[in-house]
Amino acid sequence: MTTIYDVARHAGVSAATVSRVVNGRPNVDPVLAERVRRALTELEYRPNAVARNLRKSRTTLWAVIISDVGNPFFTAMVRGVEDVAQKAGFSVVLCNSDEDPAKEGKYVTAALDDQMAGVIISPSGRATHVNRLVDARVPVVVIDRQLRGIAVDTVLVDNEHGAELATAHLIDSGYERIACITGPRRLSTAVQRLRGYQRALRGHRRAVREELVRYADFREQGGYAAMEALLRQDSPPDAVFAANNLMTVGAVECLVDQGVRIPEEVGVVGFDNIPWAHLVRPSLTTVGQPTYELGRTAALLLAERIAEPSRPAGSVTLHTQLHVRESSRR
Amino acid sequence: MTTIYDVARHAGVSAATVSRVVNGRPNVDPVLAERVRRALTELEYRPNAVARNLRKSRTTLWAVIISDVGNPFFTAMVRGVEDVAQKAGFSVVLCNSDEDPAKEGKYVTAALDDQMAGVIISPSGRATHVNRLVDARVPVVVIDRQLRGIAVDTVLVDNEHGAELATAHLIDSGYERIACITGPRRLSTAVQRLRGYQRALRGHRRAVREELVRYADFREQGGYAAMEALLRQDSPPDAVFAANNLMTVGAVECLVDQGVRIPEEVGVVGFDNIPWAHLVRPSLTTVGQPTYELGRTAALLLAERIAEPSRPAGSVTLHTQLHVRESSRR
DNA sequence: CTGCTGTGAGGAATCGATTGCAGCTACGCT
DNA sequence: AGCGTAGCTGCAATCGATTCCTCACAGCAG
Repeated sequence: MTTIYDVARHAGVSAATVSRVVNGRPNVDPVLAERVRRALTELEYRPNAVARNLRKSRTTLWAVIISDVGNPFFTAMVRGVEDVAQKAGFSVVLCNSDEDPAKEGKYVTAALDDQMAGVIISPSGRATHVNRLVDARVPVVVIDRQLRGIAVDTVLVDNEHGAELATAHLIDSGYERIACITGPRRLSTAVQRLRGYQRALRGHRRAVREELVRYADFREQGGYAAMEALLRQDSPPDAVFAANNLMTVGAVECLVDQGVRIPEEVGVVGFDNIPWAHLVRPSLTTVGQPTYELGRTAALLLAERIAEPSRPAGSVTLHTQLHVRESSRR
Repeated sequence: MTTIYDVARHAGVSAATVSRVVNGRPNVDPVLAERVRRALTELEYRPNAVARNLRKSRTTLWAVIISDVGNPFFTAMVRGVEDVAQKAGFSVVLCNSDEDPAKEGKYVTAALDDQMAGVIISPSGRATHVNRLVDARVPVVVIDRQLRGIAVDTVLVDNEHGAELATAHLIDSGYERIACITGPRRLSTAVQRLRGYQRALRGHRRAVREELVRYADFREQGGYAAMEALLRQDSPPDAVFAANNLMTVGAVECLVDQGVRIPEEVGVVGFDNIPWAHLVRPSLTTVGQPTYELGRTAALLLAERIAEPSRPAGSVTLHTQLHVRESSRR
């Protein structure tokens, strides 16, 4: 590993001058600069990023803390983040919290210790860990989920509206007993999507029945189990709105396993894009989210905040879109 | 940010002693150690990882350079890597090369500059960039794809065998004109899977027809286009073996769009797991890879190599498994 | 010829943690 | 009493790059 001192010696100048050349500062004699540049290439000098970071007390890394790498929603989002990050000269550290606040905490700690330049996080619940970042003045953008009582840049989608559209669509299609499988109560997405479902029912003068609402875990297994429980009821639903992609898949699996025909016996609408939703038979009606844009927007906000740390925090809401396919057409 | 000196002053000892306590060294007076520990918690001291890295000239980061974050195969793999990394005290930096050697090069450069503790890479082609890592003595594990003429730990699956099984299964199912959509020639996986296909044909005394082999790009679009071209031929195939998951999806989409019935008119087998392959109608026959294990194994190898850098390089081959579903049953 | 200004170069401190080395204390043994 | 040894502690160097500050020198005006 050649250091800046090796280069300095080789070029017959001081390390300070080499540093100036490397960083493109003015005030360097063109002759010396040329000598330095030659030494640079001859010795194949690469600045030691760690030393630089120590001195400047900042890095070029972003931590992206997501709650499930297995969920294509999040990976698509990461793609959006990555593209922006790369252009802005940052690298992305992907951290998977698995919806576990303890794991999330560990990653936040790591981000602090490593003096990451910024963090994009889809928090797994309370604001505790995000607050630690804010207190330490680490630029943060919260994504996908809302945190109350904390001033931080946030990127969301119109969950309530999307859920309302989805449910209204089921009503319009003639379904009567529409169930909702939503996520954990601590997550704003779960709450808001449930609220959208309820609002649609009320808007169409339908009763909101407690027994048709299930709280699951946003995973495939959870969706399957919730659907199973719904079907076991005395008067089972004739349609279901599932509040995320994996639970939709789980619910459909359950229906298939039980020989329930979709959409004739039970209509299905899911929130979130499902890769190859159109290949699944029947193809699945979904509320599409602009996942890539979500990541992109968060990354742009983060870049802005890094450039201007005192800017007041803002919140961006992107729009969802209902994609009607076969699973909800009676 | 409290430093080790703040703690030292607060506890009335030297920074050296604090460092020893923090790192759990022996040879520290229990009384002093206790005082230090109290100061540690009172001041909420967190060691500055950057400074530590500079001094020790190594970090606790692993770079995982994959060729497509949009492909569930790679994200599942990353999950395997992550779990091991976390246990071993490392964090994972995920880098997406997008099959672009230039991007791959940039990430390799970043890994070198940031003195990453190790790299796991699915190379996008030639060995150039991997060699740079090896030359710099950075621990590396190559995953999924083989690189010739370079001594480096490698984790692969039995591509040729898996492809042979898949093709033989199509033959056994009574298909006559079996096509193969494989990946770019520069990738060992594409070459080996094609070879397995050819071997199965020869093993069953079938001719290998050039016009039934297509080289695509391992993406959905590519699979679609290749299938389209195959169908346009004078005597189109009655079955297709697609050499990765995304291309399988693309091929199926094309068949669906053209109204070709699967498996009656054209049988389909894909290499790689496809999420929810069982939900797609008809459900897709696939050659399953132990993706999570692939990542896990690579991570374990990397950890070993970091612990023992001079250990001779080895290669691990994991097994694939044929999952017969509806798309290949005539 | 003197003094002032501006430009550019280098010395040395700095970021924060680790660690080799020297020195100090206390104890034990002869 | 004198010496050796073991156990701790702290000083100071070190990792490599950045940057403040000082200084040398050239050019120019008075």
